[in-house]
Amino acid sequence: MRKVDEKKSASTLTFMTGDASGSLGTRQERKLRTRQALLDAALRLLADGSLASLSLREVTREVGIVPTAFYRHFASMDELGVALAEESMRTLRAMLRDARRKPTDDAISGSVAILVDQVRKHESHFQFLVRERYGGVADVRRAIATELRLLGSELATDLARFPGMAEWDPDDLRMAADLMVAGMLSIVMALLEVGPHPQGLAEVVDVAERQLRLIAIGMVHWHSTPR
Amino acid sequence: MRKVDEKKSASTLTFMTGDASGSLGTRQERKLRTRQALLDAALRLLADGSLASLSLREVTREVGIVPTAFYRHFASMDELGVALAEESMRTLRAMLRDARRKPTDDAISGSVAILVDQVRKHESHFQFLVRERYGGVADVRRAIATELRLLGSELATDLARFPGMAEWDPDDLRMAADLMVAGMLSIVMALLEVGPHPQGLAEVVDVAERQLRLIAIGMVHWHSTPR
DNA sequence: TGGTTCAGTGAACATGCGTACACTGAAAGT
DNA sequence: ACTTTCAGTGTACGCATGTTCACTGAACCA
Repeated sequence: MRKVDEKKSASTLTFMTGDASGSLGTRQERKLRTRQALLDAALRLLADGSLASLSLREVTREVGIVPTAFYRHFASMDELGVALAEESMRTLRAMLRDARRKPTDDAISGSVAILVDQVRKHESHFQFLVRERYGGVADVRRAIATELRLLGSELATDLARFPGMAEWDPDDLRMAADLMVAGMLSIVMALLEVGPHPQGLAEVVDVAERQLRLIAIGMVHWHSTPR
Repeated sequence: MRKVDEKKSASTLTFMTGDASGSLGTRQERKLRTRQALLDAALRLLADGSLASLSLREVTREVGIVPTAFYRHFASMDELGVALAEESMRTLRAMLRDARRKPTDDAISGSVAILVDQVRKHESHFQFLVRERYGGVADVRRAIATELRLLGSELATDLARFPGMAEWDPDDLRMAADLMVAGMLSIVMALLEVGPHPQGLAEVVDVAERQLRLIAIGMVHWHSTPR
């Protein structure tokens, strides 16, 4: 077990404001900043270990406030977890919006490129989602599951706009979209595992593109194949 | 936090042996039985909560032995986790062997049926795998990842035996197999979430079969589609 | 038969935890 | 200028945890 002097740990708050003499912003702003500092600290600490094994005291220690102050922002660690889930899903959804905005000539390699880029940029958010998706805290699991289902239907309606997809059964669209989401998530984990290593990355990207392509080909011939 | 009288909890050991007056089997056998009781108890307790938040004392309490006796069997909870991972992967691999042994006329619905059956029969093993695959304990994660990679190559060689797959690039086979494994695992989680509810189960099975079929169709046309 | 091994015991410990409570002092409201 | 609000402080508590150590007694072996 790690042993730390609670008083001496670096204060994220003064670090963030860059002004140790304080007195910045209105009271609401300052509160929001502390709240965000708690979320950021938690996310940072979640690099090793799951939410279930992260203690309230660790988080406040990292931020540089006293344990009891935590309750000014969240009723429990579980609540903080749900907030983290929402924050993470916001970046995931932003990614999808990004992909929708600029359609490239090759939708597949374009999508994968965006995925790689976003995972790199928001590593800890994605890590959190993948780790806690089936993790120990029920509320968080539910929150992620709900958002992920929503994401699935968004992708399904996107798919519907492709040429030749118009007359597809919505249910079939949904199942294809879900398969893609499942594949995407396993790619995300592979990306996180491979780290910044450039050769491994190329390999992962290659596999991802081929997998999506395989699905795409399946979709093209879906209706012309005997059941 | 749950509060329990350590002395009064039901003893799994005497329950399992069915002989409270003891004296069954050689010393080695008895030791192995306790070890297994620890694994079973842990698996049972893991129904709610992840490995990272499961304490040594909880497990021994459930088994009915004193906390310190734990160390006669495992050096730490992490080690128990790795043992659980191995045990769970053994049932997963058994499933694959099962599927290989009896090829049906429709490989897809046959495979899905076997999957459903096995998940039902070894619910906690599958739950453990899915939960801890990206969970908090690094050693366990590694153990599962290794075994899962092995399972991927097994499936790839299985795929190679299908008609028309002979001349496939091994790397392409591997990527298709991995996609299937990813899909399978997300199906497993769906099965666990849906529980015994028969209508939801039918829905999940239906989606699973269509997803596998989609991949299969993609594979059929893989080489005759322009890149 | 007698000595050795060793799975399980039981008491004790230091530590980290969540949370209750009374507090302070600066910002916000009047 | 005053009162009120409230984010953060500091202390203190009871509790569960991992691990230590010396122990017991049945199974084992010679």
